[in-house]
Amino acid sequence: MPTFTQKTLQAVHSIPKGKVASYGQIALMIGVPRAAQAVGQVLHASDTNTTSTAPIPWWRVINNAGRISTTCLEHPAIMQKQLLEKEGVVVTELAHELKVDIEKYRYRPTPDELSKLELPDEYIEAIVKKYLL
DNA sequence: ATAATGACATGTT
DNA sequence: TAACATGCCATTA
Repeated sequence: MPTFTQKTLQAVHSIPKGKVASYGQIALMIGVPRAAQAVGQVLHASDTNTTSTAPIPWWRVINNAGRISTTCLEHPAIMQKQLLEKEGVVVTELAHELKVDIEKYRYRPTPDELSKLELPDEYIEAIVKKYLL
């Protein structure tokens, strides 16, 4: 049985280059609807952790308001902005905040990808309703 | 076992 | 809009 951390990293890996997802979206996709904050914790930890072999595309995860919300000193918001722009995601700076048009770049899983998540119908429905409309 | 800690989300002022 | 308050959850000490 995969741990929350493992499932989180796997889900983040599934975000295509040039796309983004919210913390809450990732949480829902791994079957733990309200663990958005915990997802952030995992990314923060895995990011500073040098033992992980596969690099995690942590920069593709932002909050649901479309704002870059990192506070990490080693990997600050400005770095996330650069990484995103390198993938073609437009990041605008407005009132000391780095923002992304999240609905424009949001990763929208295909029905096929959704089925692979093997989630209860209830969660699938939630994903569709919240993010795929 | 318990409590503190966040790269969150949502509703209310 | 923005600030504040509340709810939630895995991880860590």
